[in-house]
This record gives sequence, structure tokens and C-alpha cells, in this order.
Amino acid sequence: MGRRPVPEETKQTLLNHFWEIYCRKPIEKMTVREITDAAGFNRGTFYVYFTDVYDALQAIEDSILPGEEQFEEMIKDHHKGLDRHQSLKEFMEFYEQHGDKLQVLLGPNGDPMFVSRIKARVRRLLIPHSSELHKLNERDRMKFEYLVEAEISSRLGIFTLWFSRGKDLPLEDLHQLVYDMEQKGSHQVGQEMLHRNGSE
Amino acid sequence: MGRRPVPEETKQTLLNHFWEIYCRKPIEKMTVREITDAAGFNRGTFYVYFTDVYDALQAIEDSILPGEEQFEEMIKDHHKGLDRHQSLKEFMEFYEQHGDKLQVLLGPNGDPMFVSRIKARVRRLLIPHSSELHKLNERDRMKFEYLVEAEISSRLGIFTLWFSRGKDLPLEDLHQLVYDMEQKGSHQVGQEMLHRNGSE
DNA sequence: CTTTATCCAACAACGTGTTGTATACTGGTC
DNA sequence: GACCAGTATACAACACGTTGTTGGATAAAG
Repeated sequence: MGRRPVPEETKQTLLNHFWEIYCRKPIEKMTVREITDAAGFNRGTFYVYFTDVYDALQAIEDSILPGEEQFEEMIKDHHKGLDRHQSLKEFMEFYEQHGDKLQVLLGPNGDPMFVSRIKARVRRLLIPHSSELHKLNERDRMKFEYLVEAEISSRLGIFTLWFSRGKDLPLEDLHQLVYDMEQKGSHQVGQEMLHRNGSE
Repeated sequence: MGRRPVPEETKQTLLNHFWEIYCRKPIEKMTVREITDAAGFNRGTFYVYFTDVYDALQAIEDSILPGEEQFEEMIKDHHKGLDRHQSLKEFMEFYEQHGDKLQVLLGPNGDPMFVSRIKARVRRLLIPHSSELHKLNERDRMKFEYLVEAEISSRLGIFTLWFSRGKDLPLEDLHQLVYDMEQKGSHQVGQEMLHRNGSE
């Protein structure tokens, strides 16, 4: 009775229960036994698939981070200046798709390593793709990287907050807000909000 | 011989060595023995001052996070729209002052809890201080919080990157960049950079 | 009947947090 | 100056839990 266990299923089951616990408590308080007990496996089985609790975390992170190709595709229009609406929408779709995971990984009990991996990835892919970038002098190219950093940071920050607040705003509104902000600056957007309300 | 140990000194010495190690390796790989050995104290002594390695980290974070009053002072002109140059400068001074610590705490081996504490702090202080904010309707007030989140995120992101790159840009340039970005939007700033270079 | 995936038990090594006792220096008191 | 109480640390030993590993048993699949 009980059909033969399939390795991939077992691994996934372990990951699922790992994640369920990871959502509730900081990783350093987790134990391998806790995971395997919950998953209904022997403790030793965990070590068949992972070397470590951190290894399990890595596995989950890897499953989220899109492959190089997919990522490249997703990002390439971003700074051609062609269609920034489209670029932003793709970013949002990515975030929506993995929202449950991202919320935790980028949150207070998340993994800073993951954040830095994402950022580095975006930087590395975004910078060389800007075809007009070679025109820039040394210093401006550096500044450009800081611009990119700012954009990623604020996007991630906003979305993480949005998720942690249970999506208290329609996606369209958030989209428009981020778009305006990148186009006109946060200060400007704030001012407009005040004036619009003041004249009503 | 060897004068009497002063508690505050001992605690500080422990913290110093904790930090020195924390900079080199993730906290979950640290041991109490490692710290006390380095500091030249008995392992038991650590537990006189801290309950935990994480407690020690907390202590360091607390020493960085400015007190409510100081923080309030630092932030209050921020959104009166009066002098945003000044507000930004104060932020930068804060970052410069604790740069060595912040770089690590906000970096890949940092503490996400700390990040979220900073953000929450800024939000909590910035929002109620905007005297014109009561004019806003429900939805716009929410949007405003997202604006603040974006601003904090990008500032923190930029400065962390700046530090991790060994301050590869003059402080003034960074200041101007962030200022422009918040005033005109990252997209706009990027465009200007390209055009300025193209016409030379 | 062989392969494969898991179970089970036991292991040494190590880190934890706690406790009781000892030492040494300090400051104050007579 | 000698004595004493208080304090900061040292030291040693403890029970406990977790780790990562191993060797052999079990059961289902082909």
C-alpha cells in the first residue's frame, strides 16, 4: 500500500513544508526535524535532497528568479525608451506571479541575499542593453547605474509594501503611480496630489 | 594588575568584536565562543550582557537608529516642501555618519528586520507631519504612503550601492542626482543625460 | 530479483544557555 | 592601613538539542 515515492515529488513536498514554516519563523530558528516531521518524512531524507536549510531556501529562490533568457526578454524594452508602460507591466506581472513568495523573501524575515541577487541581475542585464549607453562618459555611466538602482529599489519597495498590506490599492492605480513617479518625480507627483485635492 | 573591568567597556568590547565578525560572515554561522575568544572574555560573560547573538545585533542597530526626537527633527522639514535640499542633506549626513554600519546592515549579509524598522520609522514620522495631508482623500493618502516608500527605498538603495562601491562618486554628484530624480523623475534624468552627451 | 526511495537507529561533534564556585579588583568604613 | 561588601569576570561542568553521516532494513516498481 502507498505507491512508490517519486523523488521530484518528495523534494517538492519538503520544499512546500519548508516554506510553510519559513513564512512563520526566521530561518535560524528552524530545524530539519521540524520540516521533515511536518512533511511526514524521515529526517535523513532531507539530506538526500538538500545539504542544509539554507540550501532549501536557495532552491526556492532559484525557482522564482526567472532564467537568464526569460529575464532578458522581460527587460529588453525597458530602456529603449520605447514602451515604458509595457516594461512596467511586465515587471508587475512577474511580481504578481510570485507575489506570495516575494512578499516574504523581501519582507522583514526575508533574505537580503535574494534582494541583492535580484538587483545585481537587473543591473547586469539592463545596463549593457541600453544601446545608447556607449555615448555616455565615464561619470555619467556610473550615474546611470545609480538611476537603475533607484528604480529597482523603489519598485521592489512599493510592491512589497503593497503585498504586505493585502493589495489595498487597485493594480491599475499602483501602475499609474509608479509610472508617474518615474516620469515626473515623486515630489512632483506628491504636489499634484495636493493641488488636485485642494481645488475640489 | 590590570585595572578593574568596567561593565560598559566590556559590553562595548564584546559588541566591537561581534561586529568585526559579523562583517565577515553571516550571523547564523557565528558562535558566542568566537566572539568572546576574540574579545578575550569568558563565554559566560557574553550572557551577562546579551541573551543571544541576535540580541547583540539589536544593540548595534539601536545605537544607529536615531532617537525619536533627533529623528523627528531630522525629518520635519522634509515634506513641508520648504527646503528639500536641506532634507536630503540631513539624510545624507545620517548615512555618512553611520556608513560603515549601514553598508553591512543593508547589504547582502544584512538584516532585513533593520531595513523594515527604518522604513516603518520614516513612514510613521513623515506621514503625520505633512500638514497638508488631511486635505487628501482616503485613496490619495494611501498613494502618498507609497510615494514615501518609494523615496526611502531608492535613497537607501542608492546609498548602499554607493558605499559598497567605495564611494566612487563625489557626494555632491550623488546629492544632485537624487535631488533631480525626486524632482524630475528617473526617466527624465536619464534622457537628459543621453541628450547632453549626444550634443557634445 | 534488482533497483530505487525511504525508514530507522545510532553516532560523534558541537553549540546552547545555565549554574555554582572561585578569584580579583574597587570603594567605603572603622 | 586593614577589613569588608559588592561587583565583574573566570572557570568548569551540565543537560539538552541540532547537526550531518552512516549502515542496514523495508517495501514498492519494473
